Amino acid sequence: MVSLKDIAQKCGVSVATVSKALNDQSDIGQETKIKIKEVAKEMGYLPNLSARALKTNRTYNLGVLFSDESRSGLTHDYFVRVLESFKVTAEKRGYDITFLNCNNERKNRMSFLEHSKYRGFDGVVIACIDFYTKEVEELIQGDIPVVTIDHVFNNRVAIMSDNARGIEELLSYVYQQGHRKIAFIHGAASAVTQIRVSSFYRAAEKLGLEIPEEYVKEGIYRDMQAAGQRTKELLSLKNPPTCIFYPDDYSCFGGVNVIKEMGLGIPQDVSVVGFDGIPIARQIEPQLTTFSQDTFSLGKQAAEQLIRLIEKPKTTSIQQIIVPGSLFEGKSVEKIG
Amino acid sequence: MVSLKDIAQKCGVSVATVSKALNDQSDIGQETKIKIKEVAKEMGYLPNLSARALKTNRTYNLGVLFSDESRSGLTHDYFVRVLESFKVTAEKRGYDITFLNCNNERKNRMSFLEHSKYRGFDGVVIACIDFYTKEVEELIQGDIPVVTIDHVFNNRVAIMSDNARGIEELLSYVYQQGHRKIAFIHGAASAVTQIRVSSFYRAAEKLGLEIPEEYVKEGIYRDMQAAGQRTKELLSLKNPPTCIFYPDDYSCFGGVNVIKEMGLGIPQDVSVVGFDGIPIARQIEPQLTTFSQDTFSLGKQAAEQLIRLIEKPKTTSIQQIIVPGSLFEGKSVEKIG
DNA sequence: TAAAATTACGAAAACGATTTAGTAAGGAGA
DNA sequence: TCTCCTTACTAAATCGTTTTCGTAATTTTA
Repeated sequence: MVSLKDIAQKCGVSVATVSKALNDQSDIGQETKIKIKEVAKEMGYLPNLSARALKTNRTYNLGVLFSDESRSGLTHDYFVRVLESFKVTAEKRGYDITFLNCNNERKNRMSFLEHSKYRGFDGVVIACIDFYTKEVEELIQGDIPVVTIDHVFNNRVAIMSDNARGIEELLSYVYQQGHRKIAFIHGAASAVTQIRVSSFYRAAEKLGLEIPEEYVKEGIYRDMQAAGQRTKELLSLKNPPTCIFYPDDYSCFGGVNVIKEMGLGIPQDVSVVGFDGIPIARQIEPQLTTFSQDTFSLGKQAAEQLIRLIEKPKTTSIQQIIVPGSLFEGKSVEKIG
Repeated sequence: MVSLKDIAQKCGVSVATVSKALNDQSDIGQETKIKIKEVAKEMGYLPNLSARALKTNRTYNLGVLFSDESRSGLTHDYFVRVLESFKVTAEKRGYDITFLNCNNERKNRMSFLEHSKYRGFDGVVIACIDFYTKEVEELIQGDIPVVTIDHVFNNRVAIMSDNARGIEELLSYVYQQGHRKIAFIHGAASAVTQIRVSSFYRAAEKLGLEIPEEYVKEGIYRDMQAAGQRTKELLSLKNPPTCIFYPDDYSCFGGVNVIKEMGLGIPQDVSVVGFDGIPIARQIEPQLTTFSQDTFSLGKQAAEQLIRLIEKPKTTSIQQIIVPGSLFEGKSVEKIG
């Protein structure tokens, strides 16, 4: 590998001069700078990141904490798209992406914070994970720049969809389609869940809608079985709902399967509504009516905020960034009445 | 951050001694070693990877080239599972995973090989990408350890499913179910496609099956629309097939949609067969009959081979590793005759 | 014209680890 | 007692950058 030294030799200048020239520092003459850059390119010079990091404490590498307790975050259609967008944005800015080690099985495993320090991440993005653990807490309290997606810590920048708005729009849409008996299977307790549930009740109230207690049930995010089970329960009520909200598109599929098994048609007999707007939900029968989260913008914002936090910590305020989404009108909600 | 120096000071020994003790080198006394390790732990010492890498040229970081031309490799259900398994295996062995930069938009973008050298990857895994490009070629010819998934280069270790076997098993299964008019929509030209197509013909011959030329059509991997289009063509033949093979599960969904639109039932009127065995194919109606690739094993093998190549280059031979898969009997193939 | 300021460059230290080539102390063998 | 091994440790070089502090040469100012 060619190093600064080689370039310096070839140009007849010192290593310091080469370093400064390549970094566009001010105290280098125009001609020298141009010459050095030419030679560097010609020799195929690539900076040695390790050496640079050793000196500057900057790795241009961002850590990604992106797994949930059960399975990999990678198989999570929604988050994977956020990650993709995050990655593209970061790469444009000269950063690479490395996963934080979530592998619990290893003995002597490092904590998230330890791993981040060991790897020298300039910053970390946290998403799609159980936020209520000691390790995440330690990372949040640590001194590495962090942004979170879909969760708010009071001392950290957070990015999230406008969940409240999403639920509200879905509900008023369904209401406009004539539905009055609307059930909500929501995900397990979390900040996002809380926002959605409270928004559901608020919006219902605004519409003058009565929501019987047994219409609101706790399911599990991305769990088709749980969703199926709750669906059965809802449909066997003496006064069953005509429309069911699900925690997300994926679990909505679980509901769909059960409804079909019961010999009922969607949307003629039961209407269903998802959340997230994952691509496959548009492609498979029945096309889901859902709230599309703007995964592109979420990922992009997360990367931009994190990089800003790294590069201009002074000018960056701790804030929540709410990203708008949009209702997608599929074919899973019947117009009635 | 605490460094070797700090530990040395506290223990009253030299930096060299501490380094050797922590690396379990032989010429350190038992007591000293134990003492040093204790102190290191107590002080919360974490080795500085950059410094180590600078000296040893080892980063314990693996590059992942995992994107296709159109969209991110991350949204690719099959590969994402391979990646997940790769990641877990690598992490167990002390390696982290970083994506190679696929972002074409940047000016001054580095090539894959340049990026790999810049980042100092100990090795790179290539998958899910257009293998026939200058850049991939450059990487393959470079001096960094590489394994490929689902593609064979003659000088590199390759991991792939037993595609030939897969097609053969699917075909004989379908044959046993009584089908004789079997069509095959295959993916775009590639090593894997070639294996599958030739296996299809070979297996058909073995079964004494006649495959009309118009029954074998080129589609596009993971493209529901292309699959739908081909499906229409096949079903409007004067002598249409009773069963259609698709390039993968995802495009099979595209076929399913078209078939349903035409008012035909699956599997009563037309049978369909996927490939890959992605989880959602088991969860959505109709449950697909498909060939499950062992994504867990594929990823694990890839990681193990790559690490072996890095750590014991001498004892590792360049080979192709074929991973068995298994037929999954869903409900998309009708028993007839 | 002398002093001051500016420009363009270089020497050398530093970052934190690994590794080579020692060396002192102690024990074994003659 | 003297030599020769071991054993257990250290000094110092090194990896490739960045950065601070000089300094010589040139230009500007008084």
